[in-house]
Amino acid sequence: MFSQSEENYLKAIYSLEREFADSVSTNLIAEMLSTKASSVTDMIKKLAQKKLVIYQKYKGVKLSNSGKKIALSVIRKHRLWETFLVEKLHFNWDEVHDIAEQLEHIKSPDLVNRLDEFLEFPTNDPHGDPIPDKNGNITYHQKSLLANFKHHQKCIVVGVKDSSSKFLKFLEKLNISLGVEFEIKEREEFDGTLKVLINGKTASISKKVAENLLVKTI
Amino acid sequence: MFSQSEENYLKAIYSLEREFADSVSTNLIAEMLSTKASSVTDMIKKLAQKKLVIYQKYKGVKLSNSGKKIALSVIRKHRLWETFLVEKLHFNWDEVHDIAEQLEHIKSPDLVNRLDEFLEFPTNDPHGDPIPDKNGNITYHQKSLLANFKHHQKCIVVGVKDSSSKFLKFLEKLNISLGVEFEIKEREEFDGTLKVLINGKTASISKKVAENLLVKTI
DNA sequence: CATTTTTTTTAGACAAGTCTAAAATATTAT
DNA sequence: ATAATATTTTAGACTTGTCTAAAAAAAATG
Ligand SMILES: [Mn+2]
Ligand SMILES: [Mn+2]
Ligand SMILES: [Mn+2]
Ligand SMILES: [Mn+2]
Repeated sequence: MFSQSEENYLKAIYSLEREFADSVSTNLIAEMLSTKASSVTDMIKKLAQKKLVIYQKYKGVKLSNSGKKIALSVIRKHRLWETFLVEKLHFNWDEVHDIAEQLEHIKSPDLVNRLDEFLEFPTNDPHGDPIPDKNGNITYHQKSLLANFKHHQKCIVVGVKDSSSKFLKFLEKLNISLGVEFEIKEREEFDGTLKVLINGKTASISKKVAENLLVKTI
Repeated sequence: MFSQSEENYLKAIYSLEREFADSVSTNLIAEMLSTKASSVTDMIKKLAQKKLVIYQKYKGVKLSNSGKKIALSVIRKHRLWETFLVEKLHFNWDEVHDIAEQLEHIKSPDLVNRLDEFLEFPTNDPHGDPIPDKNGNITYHQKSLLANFKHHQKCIVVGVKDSSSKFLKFLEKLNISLGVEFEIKEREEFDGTLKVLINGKTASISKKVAENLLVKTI
């Protein structure tokens, strides 16, 4: 079995690989985990010895197949627990991440799969992120940043890029949540603000918000 | 906040105080936690510094009020999670202890109480043990070891002393579980075996089993 | 391409929690 | 009460994961 720390590194490397390059740098990992580059190097060496990552000095790191498998199983647990917390315990979507950070490290061959069944096999977590299945298969749907859209598109909110409590709370104030539909009416060229139509009412979405909202056209 | 290790020590001291004396010895704790006496001394010192236990060199240790409060909160979490695993995820009562040992350390001001509500405020865990309420109040009901009974008593199974998977699995083979009623017909003086009547059928319960079964007379 | 800057690694230290072996204290037996 | 035995504590070591400061390597700059 792997330590919480090892699991957190694998998870971090996984998402950095996805968001950026094939090979992930020491500093990027350090920043994501709020730790120091030297600590990252230490841990990377350990992970490389266990064949969970492929590592060449000064050349960055990438997950091996077994490393990716572990990362995905941790992500699966994280997202299933988040779903549980929201669906069953009625937490708000901005309250669950930190708790899931802890729950994702619970070790039990059975627990996750029973939880999955109890939740009736959800495909997405409360933030719209896809949940890997028990074999580690994960399906990424096409999601576009609202900021990249031009005029007169109808879209539906399917995810958030920033899933910090701060951002999520702000979205709520704007009455925006997963599944909300709206139409883009106009983009203000000066500051990138979008005028949109939500539930028949006009609203204004700042560029910063639009850069963190994932939508699908309808 | 306290580390998992600290919480485990407090929990161990709590149950040893209850089962044995007011003051708990180093060796007892070591045995309960499968660790060495020297490690226990080290940890006890740390707990004493944090005022969680009262400690005098060579004289054993006992929980302070704040130590007891923490122990009870961990026990509360353990038993609520066990209840969740059995009631909601349909685990068997012999499969949940080890998972709950992990879940009991999850830190969240809210989580336990929401779980409690979700489970509709259970008073006992799947092994019959009482669940402390959110203020740390716990009610111990009178439970007697079956081994201490004489003849012709009617009783109901309300708990187990040994809650290891091995014992619980064996009980199932004997069709004994929480809530089962039976009548003691005879005690064999030679080896302490009890002849009992369960659901109209005669059965035989060994002394060793009787010494780990908690019952209430009816 | 040589120099400066940035990134990464190494060296050495530290805290938490554990261990073994030895010393100190307490308990039990004679 | 003394000696033998058992329990508890101390001393010193080890592992994991972290840190700071310095060295090494890579990348950027002129
Ligand atoms: Mn999350
Ligand atoms: Mn999420
Ligand atoms: Mn248990
Ligand atoms: Mn229990």
